[in-house]
This record gives sequence, structure tokens and C-alpha cells, in this order.
Amino acid sequence: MPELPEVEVSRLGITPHVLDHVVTKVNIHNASMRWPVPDDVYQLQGLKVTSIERRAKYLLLGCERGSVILHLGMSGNLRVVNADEPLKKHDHIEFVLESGKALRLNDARRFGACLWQAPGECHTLLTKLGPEPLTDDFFAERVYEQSRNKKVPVKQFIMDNAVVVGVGNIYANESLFKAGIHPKREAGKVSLKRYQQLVPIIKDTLAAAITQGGTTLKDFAQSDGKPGYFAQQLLVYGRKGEPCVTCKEPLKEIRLGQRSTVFCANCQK
DNA sequence: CGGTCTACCTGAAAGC
DNA sequence: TGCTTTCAGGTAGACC
Repeated sequence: MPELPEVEVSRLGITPHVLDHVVTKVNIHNASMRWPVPDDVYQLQGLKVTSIERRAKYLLLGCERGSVILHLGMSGNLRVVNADEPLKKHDHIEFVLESGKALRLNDARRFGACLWQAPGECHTLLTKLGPEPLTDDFFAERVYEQSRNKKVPVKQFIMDNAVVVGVGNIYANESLFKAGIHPKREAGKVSLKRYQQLVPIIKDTLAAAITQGGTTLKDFAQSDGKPGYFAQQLLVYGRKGEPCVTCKEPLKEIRLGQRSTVFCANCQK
């Protein structure tokens, strides 16, 4: 998926077209996403979208009757197009707008989700989430305390939604490289000092990726269809065997939790 | 409880 | 060329 920067780029991209605009029609072309898309989503029809928020990698389109919750999974993508444009393969959910535009959720793998939350409710998926990385709620002392006695490798630890939300495989690899921390190091054995280095690096990396329009690997695009440009700044992800930008040693790849993990054995300890 | 692994799904790329 | 295998940005839920 899109990690947090890609979701935030999507939010920023759709906002001018969708916020304060009336949804005239909701079309569910394929309701079998990660969970069945509930009919509640049709409640948005005829109503104005009054808020567009992001929590972790979830987007919430709010109206007076509740909120549509969207998740992009691994391959999801939001596009704003003219409503008369033909549907593309895997365009599963469509919000037709009074303006003549349409917001479409395309997701080849269907790991994404489209759910509903009534006013005042907090969906169970959202209740156990940890702090947002780009807020002051995410700070080194908190991460350090939470990590004590944890044997899990630090890479998997920072990808844990209960620790901090929004850090996926790409940005976990990148952040640990920049912080000089070996991805396999036990989370409980990383010092406070090193978490004080790592936490700001995670924040800076995510913020820079948002500025660049996210990372386009295969199918991610901004809501206007243009790619993100952060891929050009990736230092380790997808660079197995290539020279480390710092020491020129070939980068190594291992698997942690079934996820590709690229690092420099010389620079990361 | 903590830690580990599977499952969900399509499609591109690599392997043979 | 074509068939098979592997891998991909996520993460809830099952399992030990």
C-alpha cells in the first residue's frame, strides 16, 4: 500500500474536489473488498462531504449521517476523474459528485476497505491505533518505554500500529538506515539515545515523502494520476546489492516477518 | 499475555 | 515462447 505519505497525498489531492461537494450517487461496483462493503455507504448519497480526515492509513469522508472509512490496502488508489470517463478495471467504489466529477477507488488486490462509521462512533479498527507519527504524541521516551523487554526486531516494532501508525515497509527500511540501526536489533535493546535519533528521522522521512507526492513504485498515483517522486530519494529500499550511499558496501537483503528488509551491514549496527 | 504465521487477491517479473 | 513460481506498498485474526 500506499503507506502514510501516499494516503496523505491522496487526502490532499481529493480535498479540493470532494470537500464541501455534494455526492449525488454512490456506486458499489464490487462490494468484496477486505470486508464486504456495507450498504450504509449509500447514506452519503445526496449529502455534502463536510470533512476529509486521515487517521493512520485510513481516510474518513464525513457527512451529517456518519463517515465513510476508506483504506487503500496494498494496491489501492483514489482518483478524481470526470464522471463520464469509462471505468477502469478494478474501479470498485465510486462517489459521483454534483460537480460532474467522480471519486473512484481502484484496488486490484482488494486488500483495501470501504466501511461506515455512524456519528459519534469510533470503528473498532481505529480504536487500538497508536500515535500519529507527525504529531507530538509520537516521541522517543514513549517509544523507549514501550519497547522495554520486547524481543521483536526493531524494524517490526516500528511497523507495529500500536507503537506508531503509518510506518510501512519502505519507510521503516529508510528510517533505520538513516538512523544507523540494524533492522534486526531487538527493540528492547535499542537505547533511549538511539530512539531519540530514530523518531525525528521517521518524522522527517514521512514529511519529505508527503512533500514529494509520495513514493510511486508500481501503481501508486496521486489523485490527478501523476506519480509521486519520493522513489528517487530511496536510499535502501529496492536497492539490494547496490552500493551503500555512505560507505559503498553492497546493501544486503534479509526477510523479517516475511517482508523484504534492505540495509547496510557496515553502517547499521 | 507476547510472539509468529497465515490468509486475503491480482498482476508483474523472474525462473525454467 | 509459454508455463510456473515468487514477490509486492497491509494487517486482522488465528495460533502456540
